[in-house]
Amino acid sequence: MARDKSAVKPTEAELTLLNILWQMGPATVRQIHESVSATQKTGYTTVLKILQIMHEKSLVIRDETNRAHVYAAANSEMHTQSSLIKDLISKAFGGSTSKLVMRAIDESTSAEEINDIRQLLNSLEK
Amino acid sequence: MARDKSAVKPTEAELTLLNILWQMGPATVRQIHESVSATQKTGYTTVLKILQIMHEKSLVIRDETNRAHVYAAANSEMHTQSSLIKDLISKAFGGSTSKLVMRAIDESTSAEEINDIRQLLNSLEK
DNA sequence: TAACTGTTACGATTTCATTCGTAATATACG
DNA sequence: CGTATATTACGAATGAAATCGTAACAGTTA
Repeated sequence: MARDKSAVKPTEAELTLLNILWQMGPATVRQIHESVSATQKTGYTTVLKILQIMHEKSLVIRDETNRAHVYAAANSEMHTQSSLIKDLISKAFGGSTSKLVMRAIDESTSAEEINDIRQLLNSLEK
Repeated sequence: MARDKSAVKPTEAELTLLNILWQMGPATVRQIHESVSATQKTGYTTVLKILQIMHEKSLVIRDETNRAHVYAAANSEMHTQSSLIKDLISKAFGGSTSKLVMRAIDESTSAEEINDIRQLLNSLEK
């Protein structure tokens, strides 16, 4: 059975590249590789290969107009984050969002972040 | 380098078994297999094998006193959930807990859950 | 004790994720 | 044009995850 596109969950390496694409916007393999090289030692062709696989999975789109293809995230950061968090809630938190929030907040969470969350709650209709 | 025990992240299949162990408490392979069979079609030896691997990784402990070994989760549900959520926050949310909470709450979140979260925030010192 | 049953142990297979070397190709430049 | 360079394409190697068949073993019972 063909896998539903929306069900595609990026692997860890793929998520690393998506983070770069969300931050930089559309970019060539070279640019992406340079960015990822700042924190990891990964070969150029490794990055290329992962991007090609991501393209097959429709995790990225690419513009082949020029010699150096330009890659871009297929889905927004927000969309992907929502899907990742829903997946975790269902698989590790018995479907309970509040349980997840309880675990997410701990002593290391800054007062500023707590405030942001309070404001979010205040803005809800419910 | 030896992997730090606390850094061991359960795989998806392992998490399924951990959920059962947290819910049932210590159990034999047979019991665990029966439970998992309620929702999935998985062979008995597959469950056994995964438990053995989890034992090697110290994700579970086991009592070998009796013929049928009794398995139990090595870490609490809360501990494991915290570690999973921290991992996700760092890899997909740029370290921002509030961003994660914003993505976690959506139209499908019940009023009751929202209330639980409000109470959690109220109970914080910050 | 012998064979039946239920359990663990072991190893093979398959699939996926990751890595990277090398070949093929396209572009630029002398 | 033809050589150098940058890029993409391909495929192999490795390792982890998941599955399950079969062997080995222990305990039970006829």
